[in-house]
Amino acid sequence: MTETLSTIGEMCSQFGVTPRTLRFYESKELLTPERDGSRRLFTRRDRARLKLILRGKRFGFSLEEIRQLLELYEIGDQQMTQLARTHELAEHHLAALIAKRDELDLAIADLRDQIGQVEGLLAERQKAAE
Amino acid sequence: MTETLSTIGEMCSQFGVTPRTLRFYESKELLTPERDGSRRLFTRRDRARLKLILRGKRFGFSLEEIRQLLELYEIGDQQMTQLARTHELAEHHLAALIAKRDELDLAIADLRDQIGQVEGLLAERQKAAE
DNA sequence: GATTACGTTGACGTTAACGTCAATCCTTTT
DNA sequence: AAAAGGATTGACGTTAACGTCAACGTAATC
Repeated sequence: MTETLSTIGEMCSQFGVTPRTLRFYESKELLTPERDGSRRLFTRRDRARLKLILRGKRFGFSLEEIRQLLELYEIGDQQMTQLARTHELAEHHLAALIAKRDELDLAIADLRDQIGQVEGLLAERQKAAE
Repeated sequence: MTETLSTIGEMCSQFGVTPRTLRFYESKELLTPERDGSRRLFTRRDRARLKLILRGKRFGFSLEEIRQLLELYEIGDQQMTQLARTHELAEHHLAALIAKRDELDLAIADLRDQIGQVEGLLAERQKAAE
């Protein structure tokens, strides 16, 4: 397979982050780029993980939580003895995501109400001004 | 109407927060409790706002963003001249929420995949062990 | 060979969102 | 009246998640 390794600069422009951020994530063991001497080379795996990290952040998860969740995507080389635990963790996370979506749906409905009210007022003003 | 004012202690047990948190929110003008001498008395309005604040936090919004969003729920006494702006802000927020939900749906689907894979492996182990 | 571009490792600074602690003040209960 | 329960205002501390800056290395380019 084509190795497609990325320098830190390439990563930054592709994902809209700073070098400091990527080094910070490495220090927290969220990313584990290879090295060419001292220069970092980010792999396909790193890019996939960064995508998940940024997604997690948008949902309000902490980096530590995200680190846990990344384990789910690292099943290939896991020991069988940990599979059950992994499964449990995944189910837990799934439940959390679904709960979050349900609440989001609620929030969206609420906001739609508010907008309806505002539009009502705007329409009134229209009428009064003609 | 029944005035139902709450002390800080009541608020804390009802919402699962600390006094410090409520005072902090007041300092940021997210809450504006009345006073009985120096003691804070939280109104129905404060309770409604706190509910929205905590919801917002679960979605990963900052307190400053939440402060903006709370404006949407404060339309009654607004000037007409600000209505259009409010409307725009609301639409913007709605779009953000919907985008967030779409991404959440994606994340849920991804995770379901992962769980499917784990369950597959668990089933294999079952077979191999019989 | 000097400059420019891109990278590295410290190390200290910053912001948000509270935690924690001390000193003080009512108010009610013993 | 003494003690206990709940509240107040500072004020300093803490953690997460980076920002910022200095000093240095290496590689290509003018």
